Amino acid sequence: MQHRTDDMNAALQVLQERGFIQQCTDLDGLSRAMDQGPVTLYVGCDPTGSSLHIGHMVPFFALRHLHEAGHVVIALIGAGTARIGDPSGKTEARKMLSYEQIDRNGLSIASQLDRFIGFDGRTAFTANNKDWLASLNYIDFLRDIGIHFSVNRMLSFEAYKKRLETGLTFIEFNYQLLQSYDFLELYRRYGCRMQIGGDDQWGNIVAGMELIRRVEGVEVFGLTFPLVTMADGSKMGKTEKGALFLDPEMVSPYEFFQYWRNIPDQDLTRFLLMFTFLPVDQCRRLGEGKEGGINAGKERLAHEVTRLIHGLEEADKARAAARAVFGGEGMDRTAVPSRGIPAVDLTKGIPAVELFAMTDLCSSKGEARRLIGQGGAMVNDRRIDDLETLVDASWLREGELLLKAGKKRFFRVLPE
RNA sequence: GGGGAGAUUCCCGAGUGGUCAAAGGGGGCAGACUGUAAAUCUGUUGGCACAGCCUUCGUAGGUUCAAAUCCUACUCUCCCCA
Repeated sequence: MQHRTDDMNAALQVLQERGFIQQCTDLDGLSRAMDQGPVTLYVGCDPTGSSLHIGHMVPFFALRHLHEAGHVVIALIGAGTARIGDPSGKTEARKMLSYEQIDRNGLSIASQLDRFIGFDGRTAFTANNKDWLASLNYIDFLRDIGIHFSVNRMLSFEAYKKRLETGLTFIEFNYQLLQSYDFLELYRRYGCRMQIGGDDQWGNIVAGMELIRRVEGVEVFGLTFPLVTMADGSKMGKTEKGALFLDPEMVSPYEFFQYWRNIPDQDLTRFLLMFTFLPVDQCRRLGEGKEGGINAGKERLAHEVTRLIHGLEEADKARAAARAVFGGEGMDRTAVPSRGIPAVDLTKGIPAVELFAMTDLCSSKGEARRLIGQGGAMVNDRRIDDLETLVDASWLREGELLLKAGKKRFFRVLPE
């Protein structure tokens, strides 16, 4: 999307420059509205899991930029809509979650967002659509809201294309009405005039915008962000274990750091712009390797994002551990994932296969055997090339065993 | 409600009585090359007490010396008609 930026609202310009803007319902109109004063806007997020992952965060990075520019931001926890499940762009229906599970997820997600955005209750706060959706009366809802939706039109939305091939149930088909109603409700309660979200939300956002125009006769705005993919075409945020979750119990700060440290070169500038708050020109210099090389840029990206999500202390520890393990001596490597083993086992000696199998590096002995057979297993820089190798206390260095699988997966084993 | 097709290992997808832990592709992992990048080439990819055994081909039973493959019932999915 190319637009003149000279006369555009400053906050929007920031988003534009940083690559956030994918589609806008009326960019000029929005720019004028934002010039006139604070605009109240929202992002919705359904608590279908206990933790957000990085893919959820793009709209929240944008939200934070807009908040810092003086606008009023609402994070909508979709405990109500999570009971239905958004079919947009999905191949299959989501499995139904219990209400209790959804509410628990909602709480933990809200606290993750609080840490990132910093809700003050006035210029930044959360809302929960359960508060108005859960008690809706079906007949009234159909008469007041349903009347404004054309099935013909809904079926033409891109978001439903896949599902029309594989199957779409009525409950999911209603999702768009509920999300539209959320927008209307937020407009009525808080004067919310703008909804932002991932580009897969475009259809739902436009529908909400049209509902408000019909019911309230007011123009509101919608803005979407690109779905971030990696240079190699894969969806970003995927790790061996699944998505790149923010919960440190699910993805340790070290693993989180390593994820960013290992992105493809071509993605660096783009990710610096979207996932950090460093000045634009610095992002570009780092991304082009003009500040100590491309790898220094990746390390900076990793440190910045880890700091934003896990805090400075964890980011420092993760960086120190990464440096220690990839060559540097004498650095703190406590952030590398670890586990203890009874000291007696080590005195007796433990087969290398078993040692690897009990770490996160290998999920079974078979896998450990394969790893060793292929020459990918190291203990304190000694390559294990014999399946029968016994590792005992004499292998210890600095009181621990540093296991390495392949070139970049590390794990510490500590006698206790 | 009637008719038809289907459910296979992480995913897609072959397989229609033994030679099937199950082709091929994708993804993952490892090796080489590098920069903790990409691309490329090679190998590998259910578990274990590992020349053997166990678990896996929607679920539950059955036929058979032998079943992912045959039979029965059930569950779910898709398509066509109403």
